[in-house]
Amino acid sequence: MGVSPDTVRYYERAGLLAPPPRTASGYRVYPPETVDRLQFIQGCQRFGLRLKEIGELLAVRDTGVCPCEPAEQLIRRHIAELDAEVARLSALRSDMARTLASLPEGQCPAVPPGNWCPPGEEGGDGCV
Amino acid sequence: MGVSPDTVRYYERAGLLAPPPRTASGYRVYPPETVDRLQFIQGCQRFGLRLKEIGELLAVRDTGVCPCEPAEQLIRRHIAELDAEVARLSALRSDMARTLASLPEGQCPAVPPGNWCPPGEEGGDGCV
DNA sequence: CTTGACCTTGGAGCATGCTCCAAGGTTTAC
DNA sequence: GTAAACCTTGGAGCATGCTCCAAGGTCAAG
Repeated sequence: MGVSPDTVRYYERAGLLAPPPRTASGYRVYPPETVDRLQFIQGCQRFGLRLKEIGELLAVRDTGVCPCEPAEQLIRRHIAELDAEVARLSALRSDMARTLASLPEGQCPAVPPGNWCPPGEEGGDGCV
Repeated sequence: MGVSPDTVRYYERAGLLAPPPRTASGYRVYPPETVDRLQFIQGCQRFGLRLKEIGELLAVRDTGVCPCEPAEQLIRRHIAELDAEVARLSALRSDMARTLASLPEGQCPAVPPGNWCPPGEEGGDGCV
């Protein structure tokens, strides 16, 4: 399943998995539905949800209560976060592209050490 | 300048700032060009560069060698990374929007605990 | 002279999601 | 019998960019 024993133990510590029953010698024995639960976790992770959020979703799921309400809210919130992040990165990208375009062609004059303008500052006087 | 003493010390430990001269009693005394250097660092950070990359840029800057070449490469690489990240997030967003659209209207049937499909899986049979 | 505000140091802590470790016990295969 | 391959535990470590701490020294104002 691509989930290492260490990771499973980590999920248990993080509260995503209940402590499983043990053999007489103390080995963990996982009930088959654990696979389901791990798949659920992986699915949520593909959405970029963090373990804490996944834990909340799992807690709701475990109650048997209608999960749509909390899930929908969480997804909506997450979409909004994604939009904000995409906007931020896009703005950054155009800033960087602008700086790149303003770089002097060919070899620049051998500036003395330290005279190089900080990128992103308003000064565009031939420096990087 | 909005840079805490702790942060400045951190930069020194990280190799972005040279250890400054000290007073007889051991206090750090910063030469005025340090302000410049901190502004450069802040400018680079606005571009999302990490301290390690900024350190490389500073090292180049300190040599007095033409900085355009390494800076241009770094910026180009960074723009490519930004593009990749935006693409990833956009794909994620449309996945999530699709899942959201497939949520059952109004109140969903009270599913038994654990029957909730992992999001992102192929099964879209009325589950979240 | 005293008080308060600053400086010094090395090191720990935060958040995130694991990953790896040593030291010991168990189980399986040969 | 024995060796390899697993399991157990608590805890440290990674990467990132700080931030905060205690214990002690120093400096300027009143």
